[in-house]
Amino acid sequence: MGRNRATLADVARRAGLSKTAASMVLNGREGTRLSAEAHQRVFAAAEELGYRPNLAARSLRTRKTATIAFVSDIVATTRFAGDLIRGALDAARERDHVLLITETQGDATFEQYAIEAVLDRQVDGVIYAAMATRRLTVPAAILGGPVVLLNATSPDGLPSVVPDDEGAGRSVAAALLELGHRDSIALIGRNRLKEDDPEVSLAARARLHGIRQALDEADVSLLAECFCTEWLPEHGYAAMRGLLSKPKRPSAIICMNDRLAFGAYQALGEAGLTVPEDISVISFDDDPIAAWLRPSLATTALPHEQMGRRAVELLLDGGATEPSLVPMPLRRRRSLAPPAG
Amino acid sequence: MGRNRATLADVARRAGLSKTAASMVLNGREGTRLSAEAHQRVFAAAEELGYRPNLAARSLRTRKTATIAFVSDIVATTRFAGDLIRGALDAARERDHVLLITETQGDATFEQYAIEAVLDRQVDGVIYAAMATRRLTVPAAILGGPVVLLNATSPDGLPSVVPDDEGAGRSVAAALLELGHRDSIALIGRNRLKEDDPEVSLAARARLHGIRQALDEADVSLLAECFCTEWLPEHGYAAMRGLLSKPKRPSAIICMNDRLAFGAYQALGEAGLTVPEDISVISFDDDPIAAWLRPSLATTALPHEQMGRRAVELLLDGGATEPSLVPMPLRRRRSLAPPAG
DNA sequence: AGTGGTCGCTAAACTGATTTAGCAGAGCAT
DNA sequence: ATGCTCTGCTAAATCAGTTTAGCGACCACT
Repeated sequence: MGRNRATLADVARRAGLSKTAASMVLNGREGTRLSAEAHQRVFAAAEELGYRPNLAARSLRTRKTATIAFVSDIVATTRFAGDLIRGALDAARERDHVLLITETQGDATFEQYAIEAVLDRQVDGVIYAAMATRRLTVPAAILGGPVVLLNATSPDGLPSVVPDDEGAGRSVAAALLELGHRDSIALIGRNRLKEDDPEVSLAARARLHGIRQALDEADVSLLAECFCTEWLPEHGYAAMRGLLSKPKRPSAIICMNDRLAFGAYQALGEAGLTVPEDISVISFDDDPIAAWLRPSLATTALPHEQMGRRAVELLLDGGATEPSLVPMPLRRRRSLAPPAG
Repeated sequence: MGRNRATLADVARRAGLSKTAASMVLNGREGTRLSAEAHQRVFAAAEELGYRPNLAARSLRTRKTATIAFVSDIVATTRFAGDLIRGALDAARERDHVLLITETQGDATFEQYAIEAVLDRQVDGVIYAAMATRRLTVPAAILGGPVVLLNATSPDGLPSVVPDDEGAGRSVAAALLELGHRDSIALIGRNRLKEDDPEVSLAARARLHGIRQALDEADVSLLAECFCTEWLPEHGYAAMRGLLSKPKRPSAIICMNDRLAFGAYQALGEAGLTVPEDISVISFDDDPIAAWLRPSLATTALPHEQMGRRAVELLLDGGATEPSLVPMPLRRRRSLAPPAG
């Protein structure tokens, strides 16, 4: 790769100057007393030779690689990983940096390997990302340099970027209240494990908290709360069937994520009920299926791209130590209507 | 990052030997005449100091970086990108390499930038990936070193990895024939643009070809073929409604991808028909929604993880120049049954 | 004439590894 | 005593940049 590239020495020779002069000119050093003509000659020579500096050589001296490590637990399983990476990629490009990506798969050995691999390559900083918003402890090895946690917080008070799930909870509840839903709102997706163990999830607790807060303020209480062992469509389906078997039918459903809502839709369809005329549905995440459902599903979007971008900015520009909350925008779609009758 | 790491000189000093000796021992060079005791001392010193070589320094000399560039058009939009990357990541790790990821967003300026960025970092090779299987021409700049096309082919005869869409087409048709479906199989998702322009898609043509081939062999012909401008749920929905409005109802539907099938399910549900009792459905991609649908959707999986892995293997181990076809496994699920009556 | 300052530039050191060329000493044959 | 090979090791060059220290020429001033 990159055979016979012109070196700085080639440029200097062609410009009839020293490597020092060429280096200074190309780096735009202030305070050097090189003549305007020398500048010209160096630029011309570099241009003509198509000179590009060898970054390995440069970073050997400067200890800067213009490279950021993106270390995450799992890149593949969720559709969202791509957005996190893309946001980071964008911000990195704007700052002339590049991303070295590794995956730990939640395995200590892999993690060790991944971290050594990136440190050996002298990265300028590490973005340590989790695919589910949660609390974690970062390996000591990366604490030698800048670190930003992405979609995670840590007890060490490292800079971190997380979605504003609590705000999303408030938006969701507010959207229903606004339409006139009151005491017949049901919630699908309570989960003790997710709510109580911050190392499993921070989202569940925050969302619930936000919902409760908004409802309390309006002096409304939930009609029912369904617990689900996982947040998958089948659990949403089962929960919805459970709700429909009860005497009082809810006027609106809040699902803790879109997959649950997807399952709820299936149960509603089978029961011959229509969304939103019979029941409104709203949820969290803005998974692509949310827009594909019929009717399209109102939800609050996980701002993954924004978050990835913010992480890079925090890493390179430095920033606050308290967790940086990225707002989750409400996507108003067809699944919302005022309560029937 | 990586402040005060021990250098080779430190190790040599502690072992009471020269840098040369230390380097040779640590690299396990054959044919050196260093004593067993010298080996011991070097290993011990390296261990004690926690020595890790500075790869920037090493690659300056060796022109190897143990780093592969993964350049793709778009990482975020499809859920599959993650799998492609994960497969590549896995294979890279096994070979002690790491992935530098960049995205061109299909924009020539970004592409130029991305390629310069990775070449400046002296990567050992480039994986040039497309998110939709298609033919493309690779930028001349990367032809200086090893290149593998991923999910794409090129007119230049570069090594490439693509899914076996034609085989998938045959499997899909065979699965229906096997169940006894004959002349009332309909196809949703014909699309001239995708079929005729290899720079847009290679999948559409190959899938169609595979389906036709299997049906022809069984002397069966399609009941109907619906054209769709895009392969999104709404188009599948519309196509399915169209089919149901015709006098002869199909016994089985082949959709060109899962999103179309998702739309078709919606139309079937609205029409009060049940899958698979009234109509069987089968498709391509194995999007996560396929497993979540009720009933779960039979489909052929895009082997993205395998493909990513294969690309790295081809790049590092060298390999065939004809496109490397990765089989698409058939996922038999609940949406299949023998024709009614 | 001597001194000091500015201008325009360069030699050489330095980064941390790999690699080439070769040295000192031992053993052996002539 | 001389030459030869073999053993066990090292000095120095090299990769491609950045950075420090400083050199020679010219001018102004006392």
